[in-house]
Amino acid sequence: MARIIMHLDMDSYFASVEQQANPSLRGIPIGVTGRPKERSIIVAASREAKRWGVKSAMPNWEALKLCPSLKLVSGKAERYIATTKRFLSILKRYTPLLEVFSIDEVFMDVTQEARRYGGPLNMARSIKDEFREALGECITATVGIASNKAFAKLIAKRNKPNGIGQLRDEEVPSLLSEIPIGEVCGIGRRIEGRLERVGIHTLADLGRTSQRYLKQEFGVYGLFLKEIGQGRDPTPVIPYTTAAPVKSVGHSKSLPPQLRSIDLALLVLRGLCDKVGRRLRKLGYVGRTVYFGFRLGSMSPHHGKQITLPFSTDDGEVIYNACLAIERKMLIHPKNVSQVGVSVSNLAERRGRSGYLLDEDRRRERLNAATDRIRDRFGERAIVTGETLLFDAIPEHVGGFSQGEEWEF
DNA sequence: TCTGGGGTCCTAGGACCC
DNA sequence: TCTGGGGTCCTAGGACCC
Repeated sequence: MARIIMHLDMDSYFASVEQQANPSLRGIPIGVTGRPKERSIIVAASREAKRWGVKSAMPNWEALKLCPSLKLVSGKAERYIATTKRFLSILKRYTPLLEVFSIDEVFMDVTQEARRYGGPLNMARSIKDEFREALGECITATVGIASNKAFAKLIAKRNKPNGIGQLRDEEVPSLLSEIPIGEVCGIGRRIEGRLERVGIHTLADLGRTSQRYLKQEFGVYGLFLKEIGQGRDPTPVIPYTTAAPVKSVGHSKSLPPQLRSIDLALLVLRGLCDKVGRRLRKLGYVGRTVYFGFRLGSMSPHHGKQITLPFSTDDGEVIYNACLAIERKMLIHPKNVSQVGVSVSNLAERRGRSGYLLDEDRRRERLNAATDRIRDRFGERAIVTGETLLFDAIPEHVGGFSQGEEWEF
């Protein structure tokens, strides 16, 4: 039996949440960003702003050039997370087969449940009604319905905003020859370019290409490409209840152009390492592999190295020292460091107290536990180090949220 | 004399997503 | 006057072990 998959995608999500929270922002072009005025990017554009050509990931200055009346609003992550928890708790009543794809996108396998609602279209209408009741007029979603994830997502995109679209199996063949390959989630600029160069422009073209060739050119990914080209996508919906635990925890930060030195970068790095340690402890994980990365100049590629420690840690200072060890090896040019980042992977669940041998380590562990307790009660800013203060002075950005995000709803 | 096969861990880099 | 920050997965080669 064919599956019935829904993809639900919130419309202009962060912008809609802001408009819902603040009536004076309704009906006007707004762009949610890190900090207005600072060099930053648009994370979400309201429907009105999109009409002017403003898109997410666009630098603020460019957005303002396109739309001089654009109102920049600084993003409030907690607000979006809270709203997401609210709509997820509604959705989980429709099916337990609910995959949280990002902060504003969800996949649902409603093969079993759709009939109860008189079909998936009615089910989608019912969801949207409930959303309007619970979230308000401004916050809407678009639903795409198909027999697999890739096409459900595609159909949702084509029905934005505030729409419902269903792709029936008999409509698939004619659609394949219409859809440019780049429209599919999973085919980015690089792969698109490589396919275009050999004359593959639409999904139908892809479907006609031999599997052997695709496998040879793209490895296992070629198999996925072949399936997509034939209107299939066997990927299952992975319910949030069985989702894989996080694989890595990291933070990175860009430095303002006038402050791009390795010295400042290391100071900022100290704050990032503390943040990573804090998050690891919150998640109950320890990690062994530390990656330290940086960029020289805005458009330069990322450089970095990782090392694997002989032990696991959740301590910001240990993570920082590992970064320093890498930094010394890499001999970074002291000028023009535009971004630093740190990430810890090779994670394992923390089991009780670690078998620390040194008094110093035990002292650190107690210190971390104490500051964590204070921050839990009084907020992240209740205790800060000197480095953190400096770190806070650098503009913060609101971004997307990962699949690894812990959702309790 | 230079020969086999299987496996794990680690690192770097590339591609993709929101 | 070039634009953030958070992730995932795959591949390939080298080190090392039996």
